[in-house]
Amino acid sequence: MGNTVTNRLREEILQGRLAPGQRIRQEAVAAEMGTSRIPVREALTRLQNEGLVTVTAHVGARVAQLHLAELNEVYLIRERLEPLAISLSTPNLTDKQLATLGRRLEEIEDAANVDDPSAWVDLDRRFHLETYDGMEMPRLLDMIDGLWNATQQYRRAYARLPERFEIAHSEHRLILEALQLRDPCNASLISQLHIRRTRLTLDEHSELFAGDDDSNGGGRKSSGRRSSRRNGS
Amino acid sequence: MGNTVTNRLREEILQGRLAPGQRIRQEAVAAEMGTSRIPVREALTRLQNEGLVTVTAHVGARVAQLHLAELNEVYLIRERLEPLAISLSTPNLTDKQLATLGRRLEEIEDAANVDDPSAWVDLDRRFHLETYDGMEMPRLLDMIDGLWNATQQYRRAYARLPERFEIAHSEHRLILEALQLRDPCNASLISQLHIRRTRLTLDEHSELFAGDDDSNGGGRKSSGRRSSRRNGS
DNA sequence: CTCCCTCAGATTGGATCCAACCGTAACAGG
DNA sequence: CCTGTTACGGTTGGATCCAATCTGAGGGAG
Repeated sequence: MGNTVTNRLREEILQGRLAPGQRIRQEAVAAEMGTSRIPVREALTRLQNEGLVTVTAHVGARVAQLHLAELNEVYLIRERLEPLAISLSTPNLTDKQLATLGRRLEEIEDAANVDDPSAWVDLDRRFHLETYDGMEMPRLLDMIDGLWNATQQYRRAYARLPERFEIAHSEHRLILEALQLRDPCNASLISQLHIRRTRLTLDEHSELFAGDDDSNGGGRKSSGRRSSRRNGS
Repeated sequence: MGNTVTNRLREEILQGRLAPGQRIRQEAVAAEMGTSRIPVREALTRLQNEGLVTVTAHVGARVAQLHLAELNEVYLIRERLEPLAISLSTPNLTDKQLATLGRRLEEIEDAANVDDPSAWVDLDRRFHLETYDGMEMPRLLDMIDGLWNATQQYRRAYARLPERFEIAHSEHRLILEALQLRDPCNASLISQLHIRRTRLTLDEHSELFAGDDDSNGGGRKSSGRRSSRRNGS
């Protein structure tokens, strides 16, 4: 049940129904979920560990807000991890999985054509994660998943910039091509380029960060993510 | 208070006072910590997210046990992340920090000479993390920290293999040298080699994994780390 | 003798209750 | 009029209580 609440809350955040910076009141969530506050508290500690929520003791939780610097950080990390993931996955992808990826790719382009940013964001995510299906590394997948989640708000914003779809789509095609050729080296390279280019594109559009308002009151002093582990021994 | 319990429990695990596979009873921990079970439950969800503990619903928590495959996974990830970290850190390290690193390096070698594996493990960790002090990326640091924690049990075992200290020490010296020359490229390269060689060394000593006994009863079916996020939207 | 079923003990997970703490607003004093 | 203080309301965090579930032992049937 704690898991249910966690997943539902996470979805609310990822889909933007809860805005970054917005206060999350335990009681309100509990009422909406039809539970007591206990599972909500569990969910909040989980989401805090995932970096989707910031909690200050005796004050409360807010939807995490990523600064430009943190966004770059996440993308730098992804630039390292996802090429690894795809190169390990490439040799093990089945023909069926490749076919699915091909279809997914068309769905993405369709979503772009009918100008459905929300669907595009979802499908794009799904495409990339599916390219890692040939790899059995739960920890790595978890990390990548978490990184995607953390930047979700900006991916949604990015999807509303019409101009860049073309480039992303051709990069996707290149990735799929490398996968079909079972070429881990190229796949890895293109993956890295794809992520880096996205990062640079986001940097160019720093107006996306103009919305650094407080969203729902309160001075931002952050206290965000996991605490310092292992102080001194 | 939940944080206190989390940190203390984490330390118990990292120092091996709680053996991998060992059952963790909420009530027992609560008694030892002098609290109720509530903060313990919070600590367990946190540690589960960090991968130090595995929890099965309505059954309980156990200290996480890393298989050989997962160990390799962690080291592959570290091979990607730590070179990034050190290359970002190198340009910003102060002379004072470099001096500290030099001293730390001597302490490590001292610990090896007097054959104090426990101290060696601690100092080695501290050395590497301090090489990242020039970098301001909390998320990356957190991930690296977590990866080190996850493999702590094997690092302790590794430190009891006398033969490999020499190589590790010379690699450390090479890293320090690159840092002193403010050469991110070399630092990054050596870091990667260092991690990869350690991984291969651990692989050679697969006898360390013979201890795949159940430690404290119970069939292992795992359910270990963070759940699958974001099923389908 | 073995296997399956049932039941009791133990342990976890959720709900409720209470204390500690923070932020705000009213108020008093300068 | 402004500022510092204080008290109140609201929210979080911890303790306690209760229900739900799993494990293991014991007994009965084949």
